[in-house]
Amino acid sequence: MSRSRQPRRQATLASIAAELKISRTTVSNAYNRPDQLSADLRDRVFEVAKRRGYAGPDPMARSLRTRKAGAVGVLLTEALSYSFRDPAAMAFLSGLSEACESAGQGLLLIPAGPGRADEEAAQVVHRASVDGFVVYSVPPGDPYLAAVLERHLPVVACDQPREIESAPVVGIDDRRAMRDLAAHLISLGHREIGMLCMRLGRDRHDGVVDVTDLGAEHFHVQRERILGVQDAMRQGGLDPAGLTVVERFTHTSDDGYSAAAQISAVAPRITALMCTTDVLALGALRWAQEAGLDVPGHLSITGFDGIDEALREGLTTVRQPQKDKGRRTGELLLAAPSHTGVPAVETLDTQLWFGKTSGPVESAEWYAE
Amino acid sequence: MSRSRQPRRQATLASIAAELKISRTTVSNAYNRPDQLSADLRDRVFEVAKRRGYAGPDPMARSLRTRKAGAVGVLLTEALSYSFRDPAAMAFLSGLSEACESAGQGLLLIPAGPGRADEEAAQVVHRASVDGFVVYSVPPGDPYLAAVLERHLPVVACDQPREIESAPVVGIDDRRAMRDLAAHLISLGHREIGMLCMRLGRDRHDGVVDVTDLGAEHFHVQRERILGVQDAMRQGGLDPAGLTVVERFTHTSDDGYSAAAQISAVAPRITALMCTTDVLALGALRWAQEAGLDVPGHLSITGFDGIDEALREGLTTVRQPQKDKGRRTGELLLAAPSHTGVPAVETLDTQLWFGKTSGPVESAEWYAE
DNA sequence: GTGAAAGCGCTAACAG
DNA sequence: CTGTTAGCGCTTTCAC
Repeated sequence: MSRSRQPRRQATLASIAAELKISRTTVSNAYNRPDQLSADLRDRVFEVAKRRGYAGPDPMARSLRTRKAGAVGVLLTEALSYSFRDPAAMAFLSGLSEACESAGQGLLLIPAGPGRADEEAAQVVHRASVDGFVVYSVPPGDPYLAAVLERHLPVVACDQPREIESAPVVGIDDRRAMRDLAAHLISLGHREIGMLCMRLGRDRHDGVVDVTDLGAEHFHVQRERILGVQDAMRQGGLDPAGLTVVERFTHTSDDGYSAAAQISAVAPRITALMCTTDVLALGALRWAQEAGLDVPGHLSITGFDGIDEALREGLTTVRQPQKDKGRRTGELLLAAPSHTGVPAVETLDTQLWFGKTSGPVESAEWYAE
Repeated sequence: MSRSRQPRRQATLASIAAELKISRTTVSNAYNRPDQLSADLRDRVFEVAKRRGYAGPDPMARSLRTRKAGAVGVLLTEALSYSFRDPAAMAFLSGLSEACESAGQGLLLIPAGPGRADEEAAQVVHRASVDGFVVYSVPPGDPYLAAVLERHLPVVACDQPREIESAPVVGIDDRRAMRDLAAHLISLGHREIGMLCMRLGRDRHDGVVDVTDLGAEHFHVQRERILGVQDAMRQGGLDPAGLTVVERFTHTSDDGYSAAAQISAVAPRITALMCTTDVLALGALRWAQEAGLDVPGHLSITGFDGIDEALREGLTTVRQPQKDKGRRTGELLLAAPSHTGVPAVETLDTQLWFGKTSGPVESAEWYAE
């Protein structure tokens, strides 16, 4: 016997009002403007509501009427199922959720996986009941992003180039941070530098990257980090074209492992392996250990992000305030839309973090003057 | 000069129809039933829509009319900002999002943080535009959970006791898994066992737990895991009351570290430290290393979950299919609500995973017969 | 304090 | 293929 004897038809504001022989307005007020009716009547309303299994005004009807969804849409780079395994993305969401939580706003994750035709992708976005969007590190030309822009709702981006006109952007100076880290390594005597990066473009590619052809069609962040290293090389008198970069389409520690193995075969003389993310670096570190290499004696390895595990492992990396980025992005979105003309660009600070995986080139006397 | 010259008032289905001098139905059909009008007319509709910045039928109005929100609500144990740092919760979400993604459903994370009065909490849940809820490991008596139940929408729970009447539950047999792991340790000669667990109840408590008083008001999962160890002790001829358990309210690796330090002071004779989660175990491991203990020589340490990092570290643990749990939970929710009377209870398999952090008690000859 | 009226923007029969 | 009709359930002036 089912205990949950539901009414045939869910109760509505009107049916509650009818039962109490009062107007719908009054019932509505009971929920939205307690001061507009007597406490006594209000209690009677709730009592009937409870008995009829009415949990308050229907959210959808309410949203339609008030033109507020009470949620912000989040567009992430990757399929959700992957994103949840990406520590950096999670730290971002953590900060974002803080902002939303304190504003009582929900977070609607857009199911923006690959393998959806453009039209379908647009539909998924067009049908999201949200008051605005947060866009996190989405590649140029992404159909979901295009659809977001079509909604004409407030948008705030993070880790995104300024391509989104009139949308505030939160981020860091990826290029400068990476340049500084590379400059440090070069000052330590490194002359042959290798890099591991995650996917640069929308299409699958695993392997060596042509560093002389890094167009804007690439993922902004990855591209900037590579350019940063090249900046440092140039400044240090090295040939930026001599940089070897190996790309992985997916982004796991295992990818870092295999990419490290690959780059060591392709460019065996490198003494420094700079990874564009900590996840890759952690995998590379594991490879180096298993390959019997001394880190940093034989090979310096660096990361980027400053995820917990990397810090615990003592990885040399760039710490970036992921959580703050998320929080700030949320705050910007939730704040009254500033019609002050030019949208904000907020660049947060990063910090070079010297762990135990980087050091001077061993037997680097050759290079000494 | 602002490039986004928005129309004073957003375009609507009706205004598009008016401009084209056709009926609203036809415009609606252009979006929802392409086969109901000529391709030519459809294109004209889209053209006008594009020019007017109309991104398709308003999601809220659409939801009201169709009585479908196109999203499932997710209620997590903790504040969102914390949950995003919990690998097990993320693996669950990852699986859940897979199910939702392939059904084109969004995931609406309910901002169910602490520090909201009960009435406010109810409101947050009552106002969520969703077609159903997923409830993940929420403590008994939680006001958000109560509010979810009041909505009379489909609900599927995971890692939850059967308290939610008429809702399917997905989970594992925590108690048996832990019993088996404990039995293994006991067979290895361990007689003094300690445990580290995460929060057992809604109130803050850090420190030693009274294991003779584990009531139903506690978190289901944590409680079951402790009871499992006690089962094994009983079976092994040990006194279950002799189990020392240290609890931590928050759940980070650092908590594991400090809890391990604490238990070693309180119960210095333990030779096995069983943690109810990998996160805690990883912290305990770190403490043991820094304390100069040999693991497993001096102390065996075990975890629970099978998160990536734990497996990489070679932790002895129980692997549970977190992602599958999420996926299955989503599938159950998205499937046509089975009115077959008794709600499903799905218990997924776990696997004992023997790493290098557990072993026989050293100099255990004393115990040999 | 309470109620009547007027939609929010859309979809789903159904009839042409 | 296209249009007419009838609401979905609610909030919000504005009077009473």
